[in-house]
Amino acid sequence: MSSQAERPAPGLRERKKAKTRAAIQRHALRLFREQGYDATTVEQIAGAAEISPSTFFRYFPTKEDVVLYDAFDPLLFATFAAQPAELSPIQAIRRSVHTVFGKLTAEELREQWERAVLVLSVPELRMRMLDATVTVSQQLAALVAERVGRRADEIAVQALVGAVLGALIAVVATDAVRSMEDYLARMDASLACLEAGLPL
Amino acid sequence: MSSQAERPAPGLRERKKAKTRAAIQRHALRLFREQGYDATTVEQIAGAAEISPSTFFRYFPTKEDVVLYDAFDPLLFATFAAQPAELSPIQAIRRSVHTVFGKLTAEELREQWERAVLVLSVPELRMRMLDATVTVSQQLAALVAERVGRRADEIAVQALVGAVLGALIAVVATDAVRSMEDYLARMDASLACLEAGLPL
DNA sequence: TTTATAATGATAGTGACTTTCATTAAATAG
DNA sequence: CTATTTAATGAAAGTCACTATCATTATAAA
Repeated sequence: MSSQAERPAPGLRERKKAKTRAAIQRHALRLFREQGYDATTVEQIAGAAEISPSTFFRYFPTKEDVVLYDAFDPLLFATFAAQPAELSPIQAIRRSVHTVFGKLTAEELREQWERAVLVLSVPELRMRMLDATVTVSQQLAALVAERVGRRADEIAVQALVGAVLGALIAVVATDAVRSMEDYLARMDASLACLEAGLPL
Repeated sequence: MSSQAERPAPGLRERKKAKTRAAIQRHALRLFREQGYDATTVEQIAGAAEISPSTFFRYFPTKEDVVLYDAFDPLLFATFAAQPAELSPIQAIRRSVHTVFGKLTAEELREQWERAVLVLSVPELRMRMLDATVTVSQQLAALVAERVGRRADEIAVQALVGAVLGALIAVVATDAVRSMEDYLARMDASLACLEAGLPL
């Protein structure tokens, strides 16, 4: 009845489920790369992963969700919360982004890159990602509010969080599709603009 | 062969089409209000508008598009372009928002409000609206760039536009909004925060 | 081993959207 | 005003994402 995930004894059942889930995701992403997202049916994915279509939907509520699993947000939040208190919210966010992305290996970066291109090029995925950002903004607002001793629903807090995410998305949406190299540098530069009060 | 819409002589055909389109939209929005968006099928809308389902999709590519027709963006852009050159980009945007929404009649405001509630409460519609914002941001970036004599793809320009839209969306996404007036005031306040350099 | 529980697959939906094609109505040519 | 071209429509069948049901099988617990 514990609400924690048990790390020491995953159990045979859980191990199998994890393997099935991973297999579905792997085959799905491969098929998407090979044939395109729209041209790949759930039936094909199920076939490749050797499960029934019904089972696919037991593991992923929608076809989109196969792509949209993202483990980065929690990590970013934790890093943000660990930033020294004397930094301004924007400075703290800037450093967190830098820290988290800086820790990725070249391979991880490439994977993230490929996924980003896929998400940005498929309207349904792009939309889902944006919508998820709304949720992220509420969590970030809570953290920022705590840090500066305000309420999360104050306009100043909401505006700041919205502006930060907007500035970051602007970078991703603009030239993520062209070059992976400057990705991090551009995100940092965008946040630097915000920090400087958006001079123009 | 002219690419302009002919205002003086719409022609019988065009007039009929406009009427059909309006009828579809009217009945659809009524049914959405009465039964909810998901519970209303395209077949029902077609039935109410006395056309075939096939014809529905000839007028609107998707069920979502019936709701998402928006004539505001062009108006906002035009108003922005007409702002005096001595205003900063953010100031100019702030004034434009104020001007455009201030010109609406009470009836128009109520309609917009109803539509906004619908869009925000239905995930599919909310996502589509967010996605449309990506396009909007590129257009706005072009206008801002022209105004300040920079290139639209410069980071400073993209960051500014992203931040502005992010700050505005943050207001929309907050569920604390109770009336259209409230809504407007919050958008203005959010832009004011940006203008002040996001102090916190 | 027995029993409860959870995972699976098969089957048959629903509903948005597409495609095709024959029919009708409107615009245009003569 | 009639003939011809062109566009709008409806009917019908199909695709695909997704849901619901239920019998079957595999795992866990007693």
